[in-house]
Amino acid sequence: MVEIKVNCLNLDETLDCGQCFRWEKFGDKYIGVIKDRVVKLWMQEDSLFVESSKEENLENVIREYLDLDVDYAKIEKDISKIDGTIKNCVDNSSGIRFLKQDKFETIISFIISANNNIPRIKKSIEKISEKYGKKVEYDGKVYYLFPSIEELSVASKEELRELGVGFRDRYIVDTTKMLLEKEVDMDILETLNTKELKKELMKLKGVGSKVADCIMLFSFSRKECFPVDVWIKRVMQNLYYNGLEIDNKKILEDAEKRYGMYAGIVQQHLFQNGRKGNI
DNA sequence: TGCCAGGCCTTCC
DNA sequence: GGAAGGCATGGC
Repeated sequence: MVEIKVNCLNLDETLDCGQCFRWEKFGDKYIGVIKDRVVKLWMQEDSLFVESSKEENLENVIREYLDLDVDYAKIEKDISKIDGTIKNCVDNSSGIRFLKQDKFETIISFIISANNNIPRIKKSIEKISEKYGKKVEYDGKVYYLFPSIEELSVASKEELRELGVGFRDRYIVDTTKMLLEKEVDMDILETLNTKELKKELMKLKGVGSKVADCIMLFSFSRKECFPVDVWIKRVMQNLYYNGLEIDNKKILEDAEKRYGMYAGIVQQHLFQNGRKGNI
């Protein structure tokens, strides 16, 4: 077990905000899978406690995953200056952090998210892990890692359809194949600037503008990315356009100008407050 | 029943 | 290059 002193971390806001799909809460503890290990997380005052099926290098893994070396208190203070609505949202959902998740898992997860709802997304990802991922036993229970590109590349459209992914079956098959054959090379993505990265990700089947922005925000630490989904669209139309219908491209361009380098963080606070009916 | 869900792809103009 | 229509499935 490791103990890490933290500030500005709210596990509920961070792990149950739609950026990740594999965490479950038992009492005040979260259990989930990070890459090759099962992890249990809980907070006591300003300490984060971590247990895992694999203790090796655990603190560093958690620091990277939860973005613990970035000063979110300062970022929240900065973005609260943008306007009163954002300040209220940030106050309501303070402590959201942006995960650095496994890239392949995030790509597939957000392909599945298109025109879908969160409970069903979770169910599909869990079933894919059970069928194609490695088994890990921890604390007397069985867990499954999310499959690697190679492991998922054996899946057929028909098999995936049975796991509940619906019409997205062929996107998953095609995207996995493109990554396996390095038509899009996972190894160089990190080196690209955000604009180039988005263009590259959108070559993948089932990855459009919104899904690419989610992938960049939730697994590449690109905090300037602003995913425009149905919730954010409504929130933004109400806040800035008198409730008029505005297309997603315009909303995205205006948000990038208005919010700058932390647009993604603003987005997530707006998203959380929009979902909860606060705005 | 009909509508919606963290949209994208294809077709057609 | 932009606008429609189609797409699986479960929950309400």
